[in-house]
Amino acid sequence: MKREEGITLDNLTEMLKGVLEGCVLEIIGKGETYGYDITRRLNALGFTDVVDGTVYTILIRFEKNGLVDIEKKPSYLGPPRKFFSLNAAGREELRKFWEKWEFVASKINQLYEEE
Amino acid sequence: MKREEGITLDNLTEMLKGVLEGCVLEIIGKGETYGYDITRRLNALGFTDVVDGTVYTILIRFEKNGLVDIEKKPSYLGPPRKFFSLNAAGREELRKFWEKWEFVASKINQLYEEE
DNA sequence: CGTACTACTTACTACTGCTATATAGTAACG
DNA sequence: CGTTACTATATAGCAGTAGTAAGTAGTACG
Repeated sequence: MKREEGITLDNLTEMLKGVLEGCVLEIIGKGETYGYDITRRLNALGFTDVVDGTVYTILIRFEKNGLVDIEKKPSYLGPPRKFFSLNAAGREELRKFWEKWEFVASKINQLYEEE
Repeated sequence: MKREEGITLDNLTEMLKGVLEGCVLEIIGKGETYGYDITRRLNALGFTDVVDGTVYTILIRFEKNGLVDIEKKPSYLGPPRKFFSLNAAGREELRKFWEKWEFVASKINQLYEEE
């Protein structure tokens, strides 16, 4: 009762390891936001199977590793929201993520194009 | 005493999850080959930290999941080699891998290019 | 007052790549 | 013939991340 995206891409799980975290970092980098909203944006992007629980564990990891600043604000739609924004360490981590992504992606594509 | 590739990309580990397996599948798909050779090809491609142990666990998984045909051949350079080649299931798995890669890579790049 | 949507929390599981170590065949060198 | 070096496979145990599942709680609306 989910996943009606045309093609059924089953089990992206393993391929998302390492990159999902970077995606969340990038989304926060675009402007302060909160967990529930991040989940919905990932779903809208095409990662329809990503749920709250997954995102929250990533956010808690960011907090533990000191990559984000946190501010709690009330919401008129439900419980108070925890807004996350990148600090200097977070921005540096994001930069390194894209550097790694560029490297890996280029190598994979090179392998694909070789004959 | 390793890793003199210009930039130091530390800890690609997590980002390789899910894709390293696909790379090995692709390498075998290009023509039958054996573990030690696969490792050296991955190193030559740029994944300099990938070692034998990692590749062998992937190969054993392929065998267990019935994705490969195996043939043992003597070598004049050392112990006999176990040559792997893709069977029908392996080729199908490889196809699915590239489908997933294309999907994920396009979404990640989309996220990067958004403002 | 029950349902629906918003929003966060947390304990547990599964999978994959990494580390480390062991074993062994061939060959060259002194 | 013992040592070193390169080739080659095997495997037990660890670490880290994403997924699962279940729970708590606030607001709104009929």
